[in-house]
Amino acid sequence: MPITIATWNVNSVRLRLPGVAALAEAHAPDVICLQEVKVAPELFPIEAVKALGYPYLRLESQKGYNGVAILSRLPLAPIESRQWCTRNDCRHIGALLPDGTAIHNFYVPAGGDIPDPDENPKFAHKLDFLSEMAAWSEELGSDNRSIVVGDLNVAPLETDVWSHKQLLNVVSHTPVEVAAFERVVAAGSWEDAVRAFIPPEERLYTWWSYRARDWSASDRGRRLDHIWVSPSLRDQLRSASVLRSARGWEPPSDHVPVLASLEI
DNA sequence: ATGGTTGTGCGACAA
Repeated sequence: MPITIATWNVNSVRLRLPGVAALAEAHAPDVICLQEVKVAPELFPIEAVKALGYPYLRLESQKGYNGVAILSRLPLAPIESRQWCTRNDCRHIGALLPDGTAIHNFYVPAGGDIPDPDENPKFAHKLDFLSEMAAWSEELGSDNRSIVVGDLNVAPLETDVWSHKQLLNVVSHTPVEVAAFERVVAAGSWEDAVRAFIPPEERLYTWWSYRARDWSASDRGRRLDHIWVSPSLRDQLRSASVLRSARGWEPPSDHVPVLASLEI
């Protein structure tokens, strides 16, 4: 059965409902994973997403900050949430598809402005979170079918940022973060579903700052949003894409949806 | 170097 999975940091699900509808209409993903839903769980627009054709929901959210959700056309079985960095800050949610494939949706801490864990506790939290993801990936093992998606807040490749040199000391592309990110990838033998179709030589971004006068003209983007699959799903991948045009939707998120299709 | 914008929710704080 072919299945399409989308991941999108919406920066408020309530403001981005028209965008979620546009995504559903244009690409008909079977599963939509959202980050930064920024809403108290009781205020999540459940009926609106049901009306878009997504009757199954897994939600881990709180008022104001963070929050992740999985919307699905297919039934979802819950995967027990665990604690990350001894906090309950709604950065991960998991679900099982009917065939047993696990989907894990992450919102990795952004890390603040100063790329020094001693000076900046937010950066320390980000590195700790990535370390825990590596340990978790190891525990998960590689003989099950798993998919990791989300806003991982790291742009690992030189072509994942508009200027490798100018971003070497900017949080999201520092060598220490990229190394931590690569340890997660190695621990789970994760396959980068997007780079499997869009060659690493090609520049590719999923986020453009709100602060640019003209995001498209300056095009100073970063690839912060990712879809990974376990080795057992590598040969099942069929396509992947980044919905750059969504950055122009009104009102825009600063992130755009990333999609992957596979045969499960 | 600095400042630029958006979101939550109504004051900062996070990104």
